[in-house]
This record gives sequence, C-alpha cells and structure tokens, in this order.
Amino acid sequence: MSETTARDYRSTLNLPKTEFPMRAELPKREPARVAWWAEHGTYFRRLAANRAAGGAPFVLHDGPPYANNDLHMGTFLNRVLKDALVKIHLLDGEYADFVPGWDMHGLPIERETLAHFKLDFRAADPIELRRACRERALHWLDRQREQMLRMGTGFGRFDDPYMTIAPAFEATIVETLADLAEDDYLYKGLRSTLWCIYDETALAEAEIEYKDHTSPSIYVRFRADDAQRAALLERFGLDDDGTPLSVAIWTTTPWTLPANVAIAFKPEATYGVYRAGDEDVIFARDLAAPVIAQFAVGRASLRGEIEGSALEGLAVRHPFLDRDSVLVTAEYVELETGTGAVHTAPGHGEDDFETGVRYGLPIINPVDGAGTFTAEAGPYAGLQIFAANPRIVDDLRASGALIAAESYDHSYPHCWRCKNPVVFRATAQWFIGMDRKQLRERAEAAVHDVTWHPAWGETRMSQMVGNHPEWCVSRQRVWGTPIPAVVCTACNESVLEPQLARNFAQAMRARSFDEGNASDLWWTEPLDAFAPPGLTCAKCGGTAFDKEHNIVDIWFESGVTWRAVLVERGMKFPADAYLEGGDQYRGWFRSNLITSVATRGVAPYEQVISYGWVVDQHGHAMHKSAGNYIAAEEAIGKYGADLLRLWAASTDVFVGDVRLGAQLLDNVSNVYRNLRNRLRFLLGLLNDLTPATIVPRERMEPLDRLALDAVDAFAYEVVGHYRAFDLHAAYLAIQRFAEEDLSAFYGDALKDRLYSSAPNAARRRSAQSALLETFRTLGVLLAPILSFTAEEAWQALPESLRGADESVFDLAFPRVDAVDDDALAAWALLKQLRAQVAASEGIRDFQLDAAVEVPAEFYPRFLALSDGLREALVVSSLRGLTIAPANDGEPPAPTSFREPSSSPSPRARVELFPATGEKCQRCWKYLPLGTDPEHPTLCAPCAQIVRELESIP
RNA sequence: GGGCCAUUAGCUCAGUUGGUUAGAGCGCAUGCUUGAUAAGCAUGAGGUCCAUGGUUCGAAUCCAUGAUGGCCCA
Repeated sequence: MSETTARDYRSTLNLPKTEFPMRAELPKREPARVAWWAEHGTYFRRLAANRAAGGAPFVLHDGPPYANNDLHMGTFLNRVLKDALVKIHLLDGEYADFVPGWDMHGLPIERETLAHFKLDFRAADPIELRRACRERALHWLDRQREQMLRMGTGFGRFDDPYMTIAPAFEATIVETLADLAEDDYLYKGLRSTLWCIYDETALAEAEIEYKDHTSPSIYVRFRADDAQRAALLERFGLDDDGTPLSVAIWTTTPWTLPANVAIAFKPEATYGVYRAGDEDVIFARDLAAPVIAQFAVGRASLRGEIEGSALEGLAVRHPFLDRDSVLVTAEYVELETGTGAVHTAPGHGEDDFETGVRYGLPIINPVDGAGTFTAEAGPYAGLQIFAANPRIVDDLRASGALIAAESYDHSYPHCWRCKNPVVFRATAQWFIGMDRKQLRERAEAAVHDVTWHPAWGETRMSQMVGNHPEWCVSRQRVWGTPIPAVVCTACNESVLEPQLARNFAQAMRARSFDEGNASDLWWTEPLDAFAPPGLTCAKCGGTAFDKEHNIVDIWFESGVTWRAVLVERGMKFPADAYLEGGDQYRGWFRSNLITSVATRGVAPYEQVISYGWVVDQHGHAMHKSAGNYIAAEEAIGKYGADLLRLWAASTDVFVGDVRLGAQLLDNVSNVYRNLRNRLRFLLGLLNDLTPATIVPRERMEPLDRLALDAVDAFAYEVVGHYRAFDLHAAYLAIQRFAEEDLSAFYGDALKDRLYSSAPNAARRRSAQSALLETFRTLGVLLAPILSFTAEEAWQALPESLRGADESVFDLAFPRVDAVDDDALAAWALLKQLRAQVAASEGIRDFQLDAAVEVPAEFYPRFLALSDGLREALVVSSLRGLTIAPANDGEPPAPTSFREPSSSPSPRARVELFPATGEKCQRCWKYLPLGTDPEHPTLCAPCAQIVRELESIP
C-alpha cells in the first residue's frame, strides 16, 4: 500500500451521534425536568392509563412529615424510597394512587409560631394564636412540597395533599374520639404524667429526650418517733436503748420531698440497723459501704438485719411536714445506687404512682402547671420547684435531717422542644385504655397478620404494643384539635359525650378550608350549638356544663390518617404498604395500629417496610451541633437529586444504618457516570434508526436474539427485585448488566457491524433494533431510581422511536414470564469465550483469528450464529467451530443468568491465531485487501459499501 | 440498664440449607485503545470475614460472651 494514496474513510462510517451530553450537570438541569413532569401531567396521565387498562390498585399510605422545618437527608431518603415504590407499581401497570400528607398541628409548630411572631402564649388570644400557627404550618408545607418536587419525588397528589388541619380531617379526629368514647376506650383519669413546666403541658413519651443533667444528690434521715422506733426495733428483734433511729433515703429531686408519703423497700433484700456515731440508721446491707461513707463519722456497726418485706406497714416521720411516711415494698427497688430505701411521692413518679395506688396512699401534688409549689407544700409555697431545691437542702441540713449532699450527673428526661428538664406530675388526663376490651391483645394479634420488612419488625412492633402503657391523648395547648369534652358545673365530672362530639364534627365538616381553622368553633360557638338536648351529668344529674379546653395529642391525629385519608377518599383499606424509618415503630406505625384495631378490628396496613437511620461517613448519628449534618436542599444543589437517589439504592437501607458522606458520594458518582455513558452509547448508536427500519425480533440476527434473551433475563431479575422492593439488589443487577453484558460484551461485539456496515444494511438494522429494545428496558428499569436521567435519556431518543410514549414513565416493565435457560447458557458461554480473547496478551481483537470448540449441546446454536460468533469474539475471522469431546465427569454449563460460572466450561475453548490478512483502513479487520483497485486499502465488503455510498448523490 | 439491629477488601455490598484457594462494583496500580474519547477494554494488588470461647471431620455461616456503632425504650 502506498502512503500517498491512503485516504481517510472515517466519514464513511456510522459512528455514534447523540445530543445526550456526557456531563450530567444535574443540579442545573433537574429543575427543568421537574417543571416538564408537572406541565405534562406525567403522573396523572399514567395513573389514568393504568386505571383504564384495569390495573390493580396499589396504595402506599404516606406517613405525614411535620410541617415545621426544611427537609434533611432522612426526609430525602424517606421521600425517595416512597417515590421509588410508587413508580415501581406505576410502571408495573398498577393504579398507584399516592396521596402525600402533612402533620400540621402540635407543640413544635406552636412554639415556632410564638418565636416567629414574638408572642407569649399565656397572653395570646387562642383564636389569634391558632390563626398564626395555621399560617406558619402552611408556610412550611409549601416549602417542603417545593423541596420534595425538586427531589423528583412529585409523583402523587401534591396538588391535593391531606392536611391534619383540614376541616374534614379534624372532624375525623373528633369522630374517632367519639367512637372510642362510645366503646368505652376513652376515659379521664388521674395520672402521673411527664410534664413540662415551661411549656405547661403534659408530654407524651414520644416528646421526651434523655440528656445528661446535673442534679443535687442527697441522703436524708426520716426519723422515727418513739412509738415508731419501738415498733421498728421490735421487728429487728433489738432492744430500744433510746438511741435515735431513722431510715436513710437517697434522692436526686429534693423538690419532690413535700409530696413524700412513703418509703419503699425491696421485699426480698436484706436491710440492716447500723449504729453510726450516736444514732441508728436503716438501709440495705448490699449498699452499706457506700452509704456508711456518707456519714460524717465514716463508719458504722451492724446491729441487726431483716428482710425488706418485714418492714411493710410501719412508718417514720416526714422530715419537715407534719405527717408520717409509711414503709411499703416494691419490686422495682434496686440495690445499685442510693440506700435501698426509696423515697416515694406518688404525685411525682410513675413507679411511685403505682405504689401509691396499690397501698391506697394519698396522691399529693403540691406543684402547679408552671412548676410553682402550692400551699400544700407548706413552707415552700410560691417557690419554683427547681429554685426550691437548694432551699430544701439547706433546711434539711439545718434540721439535722441531711446526711450528705453532692452533685450527681445522670441521664434525665427533657422536653423535646424546649430542651428543659421535665417533671412527673399527677394530673387529670384523657386516656385510651390499652387494657379495655383486650385492646392490647387484639393489637398484638393484628401485628402477626401483617408482613414486616425486615422480618424482625414483627418482633419489634409486638413488643412495642405489648409493653406500651395507657395512651395519654390530651394536651394543654391551643394548636390542635379540641377534645370536645364537657365538665359538669355542679360536680366537676368530665364527660366526652359521643353525640356532642359528632355534632361538633358535623359543624366542622360544613366549613370550607379557606374559612380557616374549623375547630375554632369549639372556642367561638356556645356549647348549646353542639350539646344534644337533655344532656345530663351521669354522676349528679346536673344539666349545666362548661367546655374543656384540652387538645388531642398529635400522635393521635396522625394516628387516624388511615381513616381521614384512605377511608374518606374511598381508597384501598387496609393499605398495601406503610413505609417509614425505624423510629416509627413507636410512632406512626403504632398509633395507626391502635386506632384502627380499636375502631375497625384490623391493622390498617398489609405490609410495613422500615428503613435505617441516616448516619455520617463514620457511622455516627448526624447532628447540627456535631457539624456532620447534611441538609437535603444543600446536598441536592451540590450533587443533584439523581446522584442522591442513586446513593439511596447503592446501600442496603432496610437493615442497618445508612451511611452518607463525601467519599461515599464520590463512589456513587463514578457509578452514575458509568451508567450515564452506557445510555449515551446506546443513544449514539440509535441515532439513525427509524420505525420503518426496525427489524422485528423473530427476524433479527441470531446474536441479537440471544442478546435480547439476556435482556429479558435481566429485566426478569430486576423486576423481581423491584416487586420485592429490593432497590439495592436491583441496583447491583443493573450495574452488572450495564457493565458486563452491555458495555464489555455486546456493545463491543456490535461496533464492527454498526460502524462499518452500510447504514441501511439489514444486519445493522437488526443490531439497532435489539439495542432499541435494550435501551427501552434499561430506561424503564432505571426510572424508579434515576428518574431524572432516565427521563433525560428518553427525551434524547429520536422522537419517532419514542412513539406514543411521551415520557419514560409511559413505558411498562417488560413482561417476561420465563427465562430461556438454554439461551442464557449460550450467552454466558459466549461471554466466557470473548473474555479469553480479550485477555490474550500482546496482540488482540482484530489482529486475531479464532477457532472455537464447544460442547455438543451448544453446537447447533453456535453454528446458527454464523458471523455473529466472530463478532462476539471480536476477531477478524473464524477458522472453525467444532464439537468438544464428551466428558461426562465435568460440571454442566451454567444455566442461570444470576449465576454465570466464573470459570470457562472445561469443554469449551477458543484457540487464537495471528490474523492472516492486512488491516482494512476502514473496518480495521485483518482481511485480504485490494480486490477493488480504486480502494486498495480496503477489504472487499468495505470497498463495496464505499462505492454504494459514493453513488448516492 | 432493657429490646431490636448492624459489624466481610480503602468505600458500598454479594455470600442460598455450615463444605475445596471468600466474590462483585467503585477506587488504586499497570497495560491496551484513541472510531463510546473529560469515554472504552484488559490485567493485577488488596481481606486474622469485629474479638474471644464453644459445637463440628469442617464455621464468614450455628451457639455463648464481649467490643464498637445505630434506632427505640427506661
């Protein structure tokens, strides 16, 4: 060949061409896609199409986020998982009607509103404050909705979400209360409740945070008077020599001493009378050493011992109030700290309260809602309880009752919003009785009818229901739905009259959303507007009542979403799925279960899916204060929603914690770039295909049909993972297919045919047709995860090839009923043979010729591949295809797509030879050149093609 | 302190009912390609499977205890 006559044939090739850019620039491009989906009504069109086609309903019921802040990465994960689940069922042809919702009442919003408008809730007019709270809640709803849409998670009725402040929702809450009251689940009782003296409200367990707190730690003498001393010593079998005797107690809450009525002993523990200096003191033997160390004299001798149970029924004197403190027993007493003799104030502790009830002790509650001592506290009346602590300690010291005092660091309950320490305080509250009508047992039974993912959710939920105490549903605030109870003016008896509640609910339903808070009616209307005629007090027969002004716990409000949304909107009930973070076992999963079992007898969900907590790169919890917190909006602005969506699929979110950090996102972004380039490659190869030139599958080249069998198996596997909602398994399968099958094998094999054939050659159109199918499959399988990129790629496909499918979400998951195992085995074997060629040292690909030997069962299929076999191996020519000698002792060839054998079948092998021809300057294969004198550097087929191309004007 | 969960290569994860030299992707190193080119392909290095003890012919896998981290509860 002469260099002077060499010409560049590059322009005669069909090289990839596409507008789909290699660089994603996700943060810049994604907002336009969000707008496009909204303008085109993509979700609603598909929803309608699925319904018209008879698709089965699928209901993922949305657990409402709380409308009081910007979204964090935990919420991002929540929305993306829900969105993926909805899209999976939508693409699978189901009527996946998704109604998002918001939790909009409650203390956090009330607090945020007070802070925002600089109001004092004690001074604020309830109606005005509620109007302001509504404004703030709607403000945050709008922000959160915008952020959710930006995440690409807008496939749902975001224009008509459910809101707990909507009139019909509030009515549903009240109606559910009425049902519960009617069935005797709801009652008002005195209860030792967690109480925040700063917010002046009872708190639910869910509103409590445990934090380290420094408390005073004091050891106190409860002295016996003469008669009490004699009785005590008699139990110990000791003589009374007149030495003063006391019981030593330990407490970290001196302010609860005014409410002390008893001292509790562990019944089976041993207690001793110890002589310390010139006094006798009783405490637990097991704690003797640390207790004795508290005494000024520093040592003590044991005079006598007795079991705790033997002390029951005796008494000692209160250290500063004129009453006795009786000695009782309780199993919960521990012998690890203190004295083993536990100060008991039923008004200020849950255990204490139970003990008080058990022994019929007075329940003294000398503290008002703001934490100020009442007259009942004697000398401390008017003092704030925490401020009184040092006063009480000083007084005890002065009166000689104090043994020792120091500081004590421990974990202590705090209010979740104002972060202040909370107290226990006995107050009158409304409860749902977990033990009424065997509600607890029925709820536990319902747990076992539900499918839990992961499976251990069943155990966790079962325990959660089994151990849960009575549910306190009343709150003393204004931003919420009123509990429409009334109190008899004559005898002070409270009652929630179902008919009255229903009348109130009916009045709320008559209001429109735009009229404002429908439940304002409880404040603005006279009681007569709701009270049924002839309402009389069941206790005293009185007929005059006042309204109570408690509101309902927000966990109760979100606890009836199943009714306010699914039932009210005529959707499927129970829902197919609830999907939330693992913290909701105690929250929304449980509250919905209880209200649903109580009023409908069934769990409100068929399946519950929970996922792990988002933690930082190193596995530690994220906190704004720790500096490892990532805001969703910020992360999306930096990486793009799709990259974060891919992150959500790249990790197993359902079992353990979910790590998120910069290094991890770099890792994911590499995977993203790979996937994006596979799509770009396909688009480039498809650019000149038209509907008229598409080759139907049955007329494709055998290699292309085989490739589509592999695509089918790929789709079958991924759709299976999606139906099981295993996003991570789908991610792994997609990644592997795109890498191993598409990029490293099939795409490589087709380059020769696609680039160097005549544009309209049947074999080239066959390959493109197979690639179009591959692209559609890959696109639709990526869509639930990489929604933005899948849509962008779909829009980059020539319009004629998109056909009626305007959006990638108009496509359907491939319907593959069965996988062709024989075809897959052949495909796997072909890949192995190609890998042998690719791994050959030094010379490679077209510089090689090959001879192939395969087991007899593969021979017919390989023979039928004809030139496709040479293409698959990417060699210049195939010198032979022969049957390998039988060898029954060897394992069979792989038969499953999922488990391609990593080592070549021992009965198949490829033998390589240096190619004999010369390198064609157009197709690069090594073949005889120069058959066409005008094109001396080309092989015969290339010369023919070039002639044809040049004959076209 | 209690319940539940997690712990396999630098990172994210596979490892079915315990069974030969523990796998994949990304990253890293080396090479090829320059007609997927701010791409693509190949090869390679890299692991006391959290620790200790036990069951077993044999344990990443089963059991016990502990460590670390997480959620929930007290």
